[in-house]
This record gives sequence, structure tokens and C-alpha cells, in this order.
Amino acid sequence: MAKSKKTAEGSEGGGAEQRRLQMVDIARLAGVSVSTVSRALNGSDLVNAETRQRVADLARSLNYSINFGARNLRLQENKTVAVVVPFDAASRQHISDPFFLSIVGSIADALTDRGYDMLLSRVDAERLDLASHWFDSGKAIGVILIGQWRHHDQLNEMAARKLPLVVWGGEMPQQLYCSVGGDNVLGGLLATRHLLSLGRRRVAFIGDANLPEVWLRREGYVQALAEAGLTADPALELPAPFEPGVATGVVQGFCAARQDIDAVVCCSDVLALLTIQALRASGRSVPQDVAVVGYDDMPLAAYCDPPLTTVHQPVAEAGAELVEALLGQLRGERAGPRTMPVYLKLRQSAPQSGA
Amino acid sequence: MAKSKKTAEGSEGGGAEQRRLQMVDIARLAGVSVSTVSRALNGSDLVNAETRQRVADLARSLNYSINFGARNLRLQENKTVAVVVPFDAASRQHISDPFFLSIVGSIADALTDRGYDMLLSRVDAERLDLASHWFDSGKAIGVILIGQWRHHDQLNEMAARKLPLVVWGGEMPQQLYCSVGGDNVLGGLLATRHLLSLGRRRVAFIGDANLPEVWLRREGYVQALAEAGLTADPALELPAPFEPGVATGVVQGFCAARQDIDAVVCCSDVLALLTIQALRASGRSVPQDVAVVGYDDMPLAAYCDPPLTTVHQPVAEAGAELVEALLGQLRGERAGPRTMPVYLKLRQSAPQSGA
DNA sequence: ATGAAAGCGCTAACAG
DNA sequence: CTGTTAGCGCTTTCAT
Repeated sequence: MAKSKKTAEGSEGGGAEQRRLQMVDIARLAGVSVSTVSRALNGSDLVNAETRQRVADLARSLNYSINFGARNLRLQENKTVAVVVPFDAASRQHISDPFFLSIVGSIADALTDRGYDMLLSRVDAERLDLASHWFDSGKAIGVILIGQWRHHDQLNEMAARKLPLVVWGGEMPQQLYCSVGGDNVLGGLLATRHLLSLGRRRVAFIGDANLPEVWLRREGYVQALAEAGLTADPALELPAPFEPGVATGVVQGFCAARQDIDAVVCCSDVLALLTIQALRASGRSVPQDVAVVGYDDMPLAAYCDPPLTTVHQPVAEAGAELVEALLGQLRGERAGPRTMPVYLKLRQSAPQSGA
Repeated sequence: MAKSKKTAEGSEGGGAEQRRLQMVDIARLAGVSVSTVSRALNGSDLVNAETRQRVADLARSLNYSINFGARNLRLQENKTVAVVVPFDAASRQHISDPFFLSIVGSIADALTDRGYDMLLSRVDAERLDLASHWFDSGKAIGVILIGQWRHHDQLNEMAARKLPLVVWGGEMPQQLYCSVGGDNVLGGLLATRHLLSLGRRRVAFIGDANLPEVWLRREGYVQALAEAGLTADPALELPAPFEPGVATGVVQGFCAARQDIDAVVCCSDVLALLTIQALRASGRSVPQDVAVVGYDDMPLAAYCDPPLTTVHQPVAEAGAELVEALLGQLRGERAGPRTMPVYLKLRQSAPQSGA
């Protein structure tokens, strides 16, 4: 408000705490015009090598860095990508699932490697469409959304509006947006098939099939059951959400009620952990009485009690895939959804039959 | 490069996929000047209420959002904060410790609540000073750094350069920068005192005391030992880093070599997990033979094997504290370091004596 | 109550 | 090779 001092606060005094250095300053000091400084700093060969060096040195010694806001405005360019993590509005649960956090880290690396900045934010999982704000406002050139949640429809609509968008999640029929994700059907299949190979026959499935990824995993689950001549029993399915706060009670109730199950496929490692606790609370041991398979293979999965047998998701590669998909889209490429391989990591919660 | 089409691509055709809507567009459609649109959208009462409404409606129906780059440039203002997570250059370990990730989530919430954006990035832990780039380049109004690591000196220098900076970490003597952190001395004290109260006498300490936070925790460790009439035995201290990749081998070697220890204070929950694994590998049980206390109380600490007794850090409050400290600094307040209380969360890895 | 014009820090024609 | 000039999209005096 009250800061209209234009040119003042020069180089004389000792208290230049405030104004940020800009091109005109280094231009003056170097005795050239701002254009020359601009060119020099951008390594243009239109400027004398000696001058270029002098300007560069001066800039470095003064610790000058360019004002990207101005540069971007002028160039109509932007190197920022918005990464948006949905949160559960009801519980207002924070970003906390280790898997989502890992994906974010992976994206951060991929963006950094390519010279992009990452704007991280959260959005109400019921209003995924609000994520387009980052693009609309020019703050980001595109959006990477972590998870589809319950709003496939909103995502399709965003894609229809030509929002540069990539979503971590499963590939659904008639999908307009670009998704990148693990092979969920395969994951569900491998997990279930393994449990059946252990001789288990009452295999429960824990996860909210309203979410595309879970729906697909359930497809794999059903398919594996069919291979073994079994059909899915609705009584063995529990639509628990990913948020531990909400899931805990639900899972406890389920485990206490279903004393007949001998195996569980969980849709995240955190759910698997909760399930194991609930099973023990109801007097059963894991894996002896009930074998449990998790999903994600989070970094800590190997250090749980017992170490989790789980479906490994390709987190390390995920970041690069998501970023490449987005940049490809911006280059005008018509990138379709991408499904990445997953595999079953065997540990103690559902060990190899011999173990 | 090849996009100099100025005014064209108007309202006629059907293929207006490209150019982003701007004030001049809605001005034209509303039949007013851009100044009026600007004022209307900013709720200035200099504009006729009816006009203001009409403009607002039009903007909303067209899904217009303002270009913040331009706005910020004009207003010399910026609502973006850089959050920087150091990474280990040697191992190129990703952001992965659950504790750091939790802190980031907490900061994200705090910033969102206050209407700020968060730019997330990583920096080489040996060159923390590079984090100032976000400020220097005008991309962010300040920097929140997660952890002090080995470069207290660089942080002091950054603060001396008047960089708006807040660091998660411990309070060190002669510190020029603003830090916010848990009470590390107290944490170390509580952990050690508890183990001693269990009758343990050979208490190891695992953590790299070159890091200020660890150094302070060790102070508490030494203090608790002194209370019990003991002195720290250098042979019981292991300077293991936080990165699991590097730490694993070091911890295994230590546990195999030191068969005499009966308790361990670890400087993170992940280190505690690694330690427990290593102890078991060398034939000892936890907590019977060796009791283990972790640090952080990460979300999964309760679900490990065994559930971890650990020093609880105030993650949920941390975000707000860090953000407030930074904003205070920007308002010119001379905010000193802030130390937040911690407490010991008792679980099975070092249970209450009765258990 | 509204419009015209200037300018935030930078880049890119366009002249020299 | 270098300087002058115009303008990115917006806000804000200054005139109406």
C-alpha cells in the first residue's frame, strides 16, 4: 500500500535490506542496457562474449536471480505443475496414507529432473473439478491428480474442458482423461490367487469398490475365485474407506462378525495393518488362522507385524510416467491411459505355502 | 515461439480451444472497460453495484479466473511459500521418511487455511543455502526448510542475508535463523529415563549427533544417564543416518557387535524398526532382551512389530507453527525459535514395567 | 461511477 | 553487437 518509492534506495547507504535486485540494477552497474543483460543472462550469442561473461559474473556476485513472474508473463510460459491430493471432506483427514505421500515424492523428483516446479495442494475429494483452478488461474500449466476417488464423472468433464490433466488411478471404460496407474486387475488377481493357493477358501475383500482402482482389484479378486471354482460372497466384502480414522471401526466390526474367514485381500497396506490388529483383537492369529495380503508395498511394509505380503506398486516409476504423460499432453500428443505392471511381494502375513 | 496471433480467434468459431480468457474479453462482453472489470472482480465499491454483479456473473459463467502472474507482478505481491525437503546427495535418497512427509502434509494444511500456495521441492542436504533460490527468484515469499541437517552454518548465513526463513529443527546456541521444533532434549530425556526405569543399564543411542536435533536428544540421553548415576559410554553410541538405505548395514553391524546392550534409544521410528530387525537377526527378542524406543510417533508406529514406544512429535501443530513463524517474520516481527512439547507414547517395544 | 494511461520486470522485434 | 521500444495481463492513479 504505502510503498511508492520509485528509484530511491540506491547503492550508497548500508541498509539496502529491502528491494530485490533486478535487471536494471545490474545493467547500470555493468554499464549496458537491460536488453543486453537479458540477452547475456539467457546465453544469447548476439552479445559479445566478453560482455556476456562480465554481466554473468556481476549477476552471480550480486546474487541476482531473475524474476520469474515477469519472465513468465512476458514469455507466456510457465514451468509449474500442480499436484493435487484429494482429502476426505467428511473426516477432513489429512494427506497421510504413506502410499500417496510416496507418489508425491516420486513426482517431485520427476518434475525437478525436468526443470519444473511443483505446486502441492489438496482438494475436497467430492469436488475434484476444483483442481482445475490451478490451470485456470495460470498458476500451473497442468494438473496431476492423485487418485480418482468417487468422481470419475468430474474427471471426464475436466478432460472435456481441455484441462491438461493426468490422474493416478485405474483405467475405466469410456474414460476421457489420461490416467496412469498400476495394473489393478492383475494386483487383485495375484493377491487372491496366492491366498487360494495356500488352501484358503473363505477369502474376504476389504476396500471401497466405488473407487475405480478398488473396483478393478475386485475384478481380479472375482476372476481368481472363478479360476478356483468359487464365486464371490457379498458377505465377505467390506467397503472400507482408505482413511484409517473411519476404517478402524468398520474393520473391527467386520472382523469380529466374520469368524469364518481364513484370508483377506486388503486394498492398502494401512488397511491390512488395521485388519491384522482387528483379527488379533478377535482372537485370531495372522497368518495361521487368517492370511492377509496388503496393497501398495509401502516402504514400511517389510517392518510391520508380521511383515506384509503385498502387491507392489511401481511408485518409483510412477512419478516419471505421470509427468511424461502430462508433458506429452501439453506437446499435443494424444496420450492414452497407461497401466503399469505390479507384482506380489511375499512376506509373512501370507507366506509361501512351504513357510 | 510461433504464436503471435494477437487479437484473433474471437467468439465466432467453435474451436476456441487455446487462448485463456482474460479481463479484456469479459470487459468487451460486459460492455465496460477493463478497469471496471478489475474493480468489480476485486469488490471495489467504486463500481455500481448492478455493474459489479453483472461482471461477476459473466466472469463466473465463463469460468474466468484471473491471471495471478500478472496480478502479482503489478501488485508486487505473492502468496506462495516454498517448502524444501533436503535429500542426501550421496545416496540420492528420495523424500521418504514418514515423519518428514507428515510435516509436509501439516504445512500444506496450514498454508491452505491461510490462503497461501505451497511450492514443494528438494535440495541437496549439503547445500541448504540453495533453498534461497525460491525467494531470490521471486517465486516464493519465503522458505520453510524441513530439518537442519549438517549445515547450521549455511542456515545462519541465509538468515544473515535476510532471507525469510523458518527451519524445522532444534534450537542451537547462537542461532540467527528462526527454528520451530519439538523439545529434543526432553525427548531424549524421557526416552532414556523410561528405559532406565525399566531396570536397563546398557542403553545404546542410535542417531547422528552431527545433526542438531540428534545432538540435543543426546543431551537428554546423557542427562538421564547422569540422573541414574551413569555416564555415557561412547561404545554404545552409533552415528547412523536417517536414510534407511545407508542405515541398515550400519545398524546391523552395531547390533551384531554389541551383544551387551539391553536397551536402545533410536532417533527415528524408522531407525527403531531397523534396529529391531537387526536385534532379532542377532538372536535377541524385543522388548525382553532389548527394549527399544523410537522417535517421531509416525502414524504407523502403533502397527509395527512390536508396536513402538516412541517420543511423540507434535506434527499436527507443527505446520501451523512453522507457517505462523514465517508470516510473522514477513510482517517484521522478530520471532525467536520455538520449542514445542513432546511426550513419550508407551507401547510394546519398551512397555511399562508392569506389562 | 467509469475510462484512459502508466507501469510492475522482463523479452523480442526493430533499428542502428 | 547493442540500445530503443513495445507489450505480456493486471491494478491504479488521474481525469473526467
